[in-house]
Amino acid sequence: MSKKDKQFVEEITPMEENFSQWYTDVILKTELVDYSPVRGFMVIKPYGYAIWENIQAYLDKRFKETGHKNCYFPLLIPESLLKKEAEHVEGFAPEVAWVTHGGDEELGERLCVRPTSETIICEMYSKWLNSYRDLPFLYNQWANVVRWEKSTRPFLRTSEFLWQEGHTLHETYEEAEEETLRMLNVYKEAAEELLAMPVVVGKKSEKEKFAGAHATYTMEALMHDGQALQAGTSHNLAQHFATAFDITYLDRDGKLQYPYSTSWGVSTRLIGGIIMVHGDNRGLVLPPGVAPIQVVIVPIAAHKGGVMEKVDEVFEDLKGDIRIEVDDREHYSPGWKFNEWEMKGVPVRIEMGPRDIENNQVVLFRRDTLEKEVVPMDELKERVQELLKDIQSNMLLKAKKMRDEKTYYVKNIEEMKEIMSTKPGFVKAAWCETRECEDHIREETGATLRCIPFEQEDLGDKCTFCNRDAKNMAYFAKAY
RNA sequence: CGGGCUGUAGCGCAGUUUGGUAGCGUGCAUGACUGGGGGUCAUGAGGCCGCAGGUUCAAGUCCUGUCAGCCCGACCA
Repeated sequence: MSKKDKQFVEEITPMEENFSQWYTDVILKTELVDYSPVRGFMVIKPYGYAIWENIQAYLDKRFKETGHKNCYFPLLIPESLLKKEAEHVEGFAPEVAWVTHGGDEELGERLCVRPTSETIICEMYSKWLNSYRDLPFLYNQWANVVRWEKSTRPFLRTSEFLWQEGHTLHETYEEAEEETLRMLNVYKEAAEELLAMPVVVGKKSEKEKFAGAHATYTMEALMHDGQALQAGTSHNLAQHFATAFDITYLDRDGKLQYPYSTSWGVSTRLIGGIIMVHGDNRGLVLPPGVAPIQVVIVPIAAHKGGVMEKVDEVFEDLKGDIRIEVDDREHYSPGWKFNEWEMKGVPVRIEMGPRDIENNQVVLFRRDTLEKEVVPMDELKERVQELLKDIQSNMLLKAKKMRDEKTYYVKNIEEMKEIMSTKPGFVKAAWCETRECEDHIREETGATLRCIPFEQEDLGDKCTFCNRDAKNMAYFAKAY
C-alpha cells in the first residue's frame, strides 16, 4: 500500500477502533449532513435528504393505503395547551423551546415550538368531532419538531428533526389498539423491506412508554456496535388525551363519549439506523430501496472509441426503472471514482471502457459483497434489476445474521453484566416487569428494557434477574 | 451536566513551548498528457488564525470570557 493509499484509508476511522468516530467520519465524508451554527441542529445535505425522500415516498404510500390523509398543524403551541395532559407536559417540559416575543413585543402567553403535536391536534380534534359518524379520524403530518437536547448526534439525536406523526381517533379501545398495531406493522415492513433493517417489535415497559400514553409499542434495531436503536414507535393513548382535551361526541345511543386516540411516528433517525446497521469500514452501504443512486456508471477512457455513446445508450435503457447516474467527471480517474461511490454506498456500479465496448460487455460491481462480474451487454438490464433485488435481500439476511450473533440468553444479572461490558447486544430474558427490577438492571449493566416482544419464547417462570415470578420474555440492550 | 481534546485556505494539519511579514499537503481554477482501483506536469486563485475583550511598541502565539465540534461518562427518549 502506497503512502497515499494509506492516507486515504485512514480518512474513515475503522469501526472496531472507535465506532462513534467511524459514524462521525462516515456521515461527514459521504456528505449526508453538515453541522449548522446552532448547537444540536444539523443541515441535511442533498445526498442525505434524498434518502429521507425515499423513506417518505414509501411510507406516505403505505399511510394512504391504510386510509390516512395528510394535513398540517402549526409549529407553535400555546403553553396552556401543552399543559393540559399532566404526564405529557411532565415528560416534555424539560426539552421544549419557547417563543416569548413577537418582534419587540412580549407575548401574553408564551408559545412552545412543538416537541410533538398531540396537544395542538387534540385541541383541533375537539372542535371537529361531533358524532360517532365522524369517526375514525385518520390523519398524518410530515413535519419538523424541536426537542432541546443536551447531547446530540446527527440523525440519532438532534434538537430538531424531521418525522411524520400520525394522530387518529376511534370509537373503541379495540379499534385504537388495532390501529396502533397496524401502523407498527407498517413500520416493521418499511424497516425490513425498504431499509433491510431487521427489527424486534413489542411493547415498552411503563417506565419507557411515551409521556401520556396508555401503551407504547416499538421496533428496535441492533447496530454494529451492539447498541439498540428505537427505530419507530406507535402509541395507544386510550382516552388520556381525549379527556384532557375534552374531545367528545354523541354515540349511537345519544350519549356523550370520549374517543380513543393513537399516535405513531418515525423520524430521520432511521437514516442513522441504516448507516449503523449496514455500513462498513469503506463507508456507507445503502439498501437499493432507499439509495439515492442505485446504479452509477463509471466510463473509462471516455474519449475513446465510442465509450460515451455506449454509456449513453445504457443509461437511456436503464433510467426508466432505476435511479441511475453517469459519472462523467473528466478530472477524476476511474479508481478515484470507484472509491468515492463505494464510500457513498451506491449498491451497483457499472464499469464501461474500451475493452468492454470491444467485447460487447460491461463489468458490474456490487457494494454489499464487493464482488465484480462481467456481463454481456444484452443481459445487462435484466442482470442489474436482479442484482438490485439480490442486494436488497442479501443485506437483510446479513443484518439479521449480525443481530442474531449479538443476541444472547443469560442465566442471571452477573452474566448479563459480563456480556454488556465485553460484547454488547440484545439480551433475552424472562422478566417480572417490575420497575424496581428494571432500575436495578440498568444500574448494574447499563442496559434498558427495549421491549416485551410479541414473539415470545418460554424462558421459564422466574425472572432471570430477581427471581420473582416472570410475566414475559423481554429484550434488553444498551440504547442510543 | 462532568472529564479529556479540538477550532489556522474547501479538507487534513504545522506554526503557540521562547510574541516579531501566514506555512505545508491535498483539494480548487486553467491547459496538456493520462485513464480497467484514489494519475503526471505547468501556471494560478484562495486567510477577520472560531468570536469578543485584555496585556504589549507588536498577538495565530500570553490572559479572561464566550461560541461550536469531537471522544468518554452521566442524563433523556
